[in-house]
Amino acid sequence: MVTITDVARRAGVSPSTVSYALSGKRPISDATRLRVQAAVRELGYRADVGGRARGHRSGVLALAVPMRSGIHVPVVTQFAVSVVTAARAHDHDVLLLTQEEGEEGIGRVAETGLADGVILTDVQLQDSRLPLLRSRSLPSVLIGLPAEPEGLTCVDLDFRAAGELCVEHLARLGHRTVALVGSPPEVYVRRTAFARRLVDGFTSAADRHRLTSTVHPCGTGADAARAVAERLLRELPALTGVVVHNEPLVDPLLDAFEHLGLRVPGDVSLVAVCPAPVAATARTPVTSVAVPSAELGTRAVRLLIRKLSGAPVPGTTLLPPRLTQRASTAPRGV
Amino acid sequence: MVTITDVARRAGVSPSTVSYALSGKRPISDATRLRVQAAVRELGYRADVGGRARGHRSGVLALAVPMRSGIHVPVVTQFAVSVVTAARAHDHDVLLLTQEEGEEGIGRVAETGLADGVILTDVQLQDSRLPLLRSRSLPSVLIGLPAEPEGLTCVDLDFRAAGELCVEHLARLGHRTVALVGSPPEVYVRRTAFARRLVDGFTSAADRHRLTSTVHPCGTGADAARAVAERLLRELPALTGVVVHNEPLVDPLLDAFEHLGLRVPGDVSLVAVCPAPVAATARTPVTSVAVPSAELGTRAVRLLIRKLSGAPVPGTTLLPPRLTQRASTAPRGV
DNA sequence: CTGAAAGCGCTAACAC
DNA sequence: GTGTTAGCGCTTTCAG
Repeated sequence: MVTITDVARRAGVSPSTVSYALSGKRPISDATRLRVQAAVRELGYRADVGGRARGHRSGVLALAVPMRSGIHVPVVTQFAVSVVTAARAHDHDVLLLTQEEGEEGIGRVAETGLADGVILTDVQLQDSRLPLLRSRSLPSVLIGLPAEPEGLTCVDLDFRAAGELCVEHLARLGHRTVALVGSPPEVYVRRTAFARRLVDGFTSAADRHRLTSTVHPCGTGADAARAVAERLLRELPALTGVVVHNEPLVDPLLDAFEHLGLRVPGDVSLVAVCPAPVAATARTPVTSVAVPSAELGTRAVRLLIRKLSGAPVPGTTLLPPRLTQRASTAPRGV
Repeated sequence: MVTITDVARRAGVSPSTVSYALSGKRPISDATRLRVQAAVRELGYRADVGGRARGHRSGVLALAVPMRSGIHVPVVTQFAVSVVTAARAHDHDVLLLTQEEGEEGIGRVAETGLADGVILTDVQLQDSRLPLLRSRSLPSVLIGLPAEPEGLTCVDLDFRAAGELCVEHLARLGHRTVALVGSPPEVYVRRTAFARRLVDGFTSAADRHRLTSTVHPCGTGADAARAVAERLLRELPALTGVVVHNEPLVDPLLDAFEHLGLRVPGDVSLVAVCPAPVAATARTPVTSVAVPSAELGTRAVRLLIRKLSGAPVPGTTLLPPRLTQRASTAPRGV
């Protein structure tokens, strides 16, 4: 293994000079810096983690991801990939924590100095991990919005605005009776923040526009889709606008309507809240508000890195939703 | 932060005794060990990573996962989850490397001591990372099988046997003309090992049973599915047995056959090589050979941990394929 | 069975 | 602008 002392010898300077030349924490003459850099290259030197950690920076970011039902896998994977990519761009690595570990994982990471900071996903309204984050001084960024985000750094899609945007799109097309097909019930039971916020936005926009509306959680699978579709139409025979916030249900729902003799968008308009690729590659391309998983991951990393550098960061960042019109929505009665 | 010295003071012993009591690297009397353990609990001590690294063990396993087209996301996620879970069970954490980093990521991890070992997924026949693995003494386990696995530790599904198993199942049902719908062409171009091995197994079993057979790579999406289905039938009008090794294509392919007026399994029998949940939840439950992602991840971790402990490990472990009969296969002409 | 002491590779306070 | 030196928290000789 090549140490900082090896580099120092090779460059004809002291170890500390090498350290400073590399970290830039104090001015070094161009001449020596160049010699140091050359020595580093020639020897293939890389700072050992153990030593560096004394300087209180492991260069690692922890990412806590959920792995339980009701969470859609591709979204999580998108987070992970974008987080790793962004972290690498800032010269950091990523340690993967599963949510199952919960507080324990965060505690371990914080106390052993394994990671410099942590990014949490799948944040609940009352998240059990938040007290830990507030008490320990472990820098953190949440992807998601808890009930009381004061003092925390959060980034998320503005799901409330997303719900409103969907309704407004349908209202503008003349639809008067709308339904929201939501996530599986357990998501609401756990009080996952984003699901509730979407419902709020949906409901309040529907009220504002004086639309008749209803909300149904829904599990996944063709049977569940068929069941909600039937229930919806029984309950609201005048239904012509549907918002679906349940990624794996988009295709089954399209099938279900077709099966009931309803054409999309001829008889029913459908707008989905889901990752853009899902909407674009559905059986019928679906008008959608995109969940920008990759951007959320990238933003979270940027915020955390800034936080680690001591710079001030905004408390909550809500990305504005954007609706992309595709083939699944049309004016009512056309 | 609570250090080993704090614990030592509290327990009334020397720091080294605490170290030994915790690592078990030399015999400690029950009395002192108990006192040490009590002190650890009371103080909430956890060994700092920086210090521990001196002992040349970071307690971290690196996992390199691919993120590019042609790789099905859920499989990768399954690896990740099972690896993290298994690693935790062995008191290790997991560092996430993306394949895009390639050699660089492995080099960094090896030289900085960030991780003690690495698990590689998506191994190619001629994998550019293998020389690195052999030259550095970084302990590693591959999920997948390269062309020359000598001196490496590999674990994978026996894809060759899986291909054979599918054909034998169809042959036993009386099918005489069979086709393999494979992964997207780029997978073969990259010479990903598992895809080739499946083709080999499929082909040789078909020959052995004197079946007429053909192999077609195929991209994803409904259009691609329809296109291969049509091509297949044009090329082999007598076709009654199909093997699909392309996870996201299972449903579209079922659709495509239906669209062509062919019932499954009435006219065509379909067997898939994919994760069990995909096969079980398809529009028609599909007879399948499971890709046991979770078990592969778990095994990889176990092997790596054993390797780190210096114990001997087997070179290559190929898990025997298992076929689960579901509703998509039936005797020919029934 | 236990302690004292010498490092490990690195950073940072303290010189010059 | 650079070198010397004193740690950091831990493991591991070396000595009893």
